[in-house]
Amino acid sequence: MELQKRLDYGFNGYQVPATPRATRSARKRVPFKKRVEDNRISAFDLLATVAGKLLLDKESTPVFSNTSSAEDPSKVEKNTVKEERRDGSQSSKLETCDQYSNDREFIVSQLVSQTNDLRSCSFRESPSLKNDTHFGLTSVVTTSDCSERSGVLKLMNGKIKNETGCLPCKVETGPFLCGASGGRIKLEFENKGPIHEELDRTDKLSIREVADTCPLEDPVVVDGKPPLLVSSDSSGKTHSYGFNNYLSSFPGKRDDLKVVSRDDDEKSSRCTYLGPIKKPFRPTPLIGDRRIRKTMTSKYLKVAPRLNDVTLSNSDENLKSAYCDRSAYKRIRSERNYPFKKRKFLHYSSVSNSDGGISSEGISDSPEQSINGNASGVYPKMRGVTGESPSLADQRKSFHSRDSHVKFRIKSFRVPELFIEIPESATIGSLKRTVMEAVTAILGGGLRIGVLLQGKKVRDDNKTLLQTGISRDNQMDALGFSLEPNPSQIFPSHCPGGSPLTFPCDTPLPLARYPATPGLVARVTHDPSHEPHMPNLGHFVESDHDSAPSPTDMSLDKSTTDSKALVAVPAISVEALDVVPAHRKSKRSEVVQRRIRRPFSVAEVEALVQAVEKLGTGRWRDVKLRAFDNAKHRTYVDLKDKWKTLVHTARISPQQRRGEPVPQELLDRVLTAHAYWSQQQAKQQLKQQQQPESCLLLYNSNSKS
DNA sequence: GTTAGGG
DNA sequence: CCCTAAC
Repeated sequence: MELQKRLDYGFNGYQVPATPRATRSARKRVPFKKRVEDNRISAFDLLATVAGKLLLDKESTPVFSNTSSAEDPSKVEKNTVKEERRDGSQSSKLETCDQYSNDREFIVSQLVSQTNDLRSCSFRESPSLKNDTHFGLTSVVTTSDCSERSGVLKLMNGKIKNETGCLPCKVETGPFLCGASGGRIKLEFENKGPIHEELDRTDKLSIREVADTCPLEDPVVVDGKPPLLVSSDSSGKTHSYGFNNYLSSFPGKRDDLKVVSRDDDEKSSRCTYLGPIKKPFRPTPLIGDRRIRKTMTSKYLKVAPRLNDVTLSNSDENLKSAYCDRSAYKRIRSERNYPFKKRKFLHYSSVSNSDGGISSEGISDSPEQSINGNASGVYPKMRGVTGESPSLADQRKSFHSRDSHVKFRIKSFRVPELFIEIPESATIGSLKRTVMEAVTAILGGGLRIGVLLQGKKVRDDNKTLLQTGISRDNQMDALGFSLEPNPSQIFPSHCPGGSPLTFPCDTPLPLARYPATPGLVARVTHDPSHEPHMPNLGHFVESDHDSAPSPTDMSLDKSTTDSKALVAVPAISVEALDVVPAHRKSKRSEVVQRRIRRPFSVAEVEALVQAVEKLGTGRWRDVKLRAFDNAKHRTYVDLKDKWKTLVHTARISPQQRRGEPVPQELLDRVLTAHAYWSQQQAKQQLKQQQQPESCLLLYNSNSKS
């Protein structure tokens, strides 16, 4: 029979697999039913993408990093000067370290000025609070008119409440074109914090300081004057608003800057230094001229090796060359098409001690999301200042006695990255509208706050800060807030043809995707030639009056190009990573982008058939190497799947077939080869079953020899 | 990292 | 094409 088939096939190339894994087919597959939703998730449990850190500041001295325990005025001055000088430079520069991650996001937010002003600060002092501790919360990010939405955290009687509408928030999103695939342009938005011209040097200083705190010199780049930063990238996984907050009070400073960095998780980290980018075409003052890019700390850098360039070039070749390591290459390769695919959360490096998280509350109206907890925790000690102060224990004690309060200052909100697809033919106006809709939809959605402590979600909302250990010295910089999508929130479908996306409660805020015209989806995923324009587009969008982007913007391009990966990874503390991954698993997660569909051409089918005839089924890696070694986008799994579909296609009637018709001749070969190899496989299995002993003996003898 | 299968 | 499981 077999022989007959073989003869009929007239094929002389069949090879018996060296080591048939015959038993594979017999494998029993148990559906993996891991459900995140099974886990109870409380508001705090839901950790979105971005985690912020809180800096508790008792003292007025600004503290940015652990290392800088006490900022010395002179130093500050120096920094300030430096910063200014930078701003003055006309040319923008971008320096990237080897370890770039495509998606790093940095958000610089301003700290709210001292919260003495209750109007803008919702912080209230509890009666028992003797100190003038204020809770300054500023949500920097919001839609342009998010004032109404902005939420404020209130600290009352040890409780933190969320209040909306207290602080003016401004959100600006600067979209930039991240990539173009097919006929569509994908825009990625960078969040830009509000840029206020009036920001004083302090802001700059803050940024600088933050940057300095990075051990590895994660460079913080500030381009533009406004302290706000922008982050770009969207990674598939991080769809939540990321916020880093600095909690600290700066008596003398009006604004605090906060830097949030988001990196492409996939192990790549990047150091980007954006010099003072002159906004050559900065049309509007608000536009995020100022960009701050921070690199991950060395720690992270190590973790994230060289995936950097991946996003830069989409071409397979580049990828390949970039990754000598096969595994690395493969991994990347699979993601090549959609950079944001499978992105993991990046940790945001805790550059400074005072990173703050942010709450979505500020943005959302939902009352239920208030952060509450009986906060009796005390953060008596602030870095830098504490040096001279009494022992921590003492301080704690004293604070306790008087119901110490912890100050939290959430400096910024990061606008979630948006993924937009819009036909190239779309007008700028429609683009703007689309973006606006997307932003509005997201901001309008409910958000909740997650609390992270040492990277662990704090699930028990009833625990006090003290009980949680937040008051402990070592926890100071381990506290983070995250914005989480409100599970109940349904993402409005503003997009044409788009279906409403829901925000899974256990997943980070998904990227909003706005397909303008499904039919236009381009096949060409990453045409490098388009990339350069991306940044431009972003600029364009940013400003209303901006006209054609200038090529000079390359500095930006570099960074943006990398991030063409639409992957926006929220800044997240490393510790928070443990938490985040769970979200990704959620089936509901919208974060992961599918690779673009690339139908097999007849030629490819032919090559596949030929290879399978020769190698047989079950040796997909070999098939890949043999026939598709140059087709980076075809993985052996793809080939296997294609074969599967080919077999299916060959078996169905021609009328039922779809897509590009495959020559019947090929389909016949498919069936023939499939039958042949199936028999071979069956034969092998039978053999093994019948003569297990012999196999064993053989195995033994082999192992001995 | 591969392969087999279900989705 | 994705995701898992089993190797």
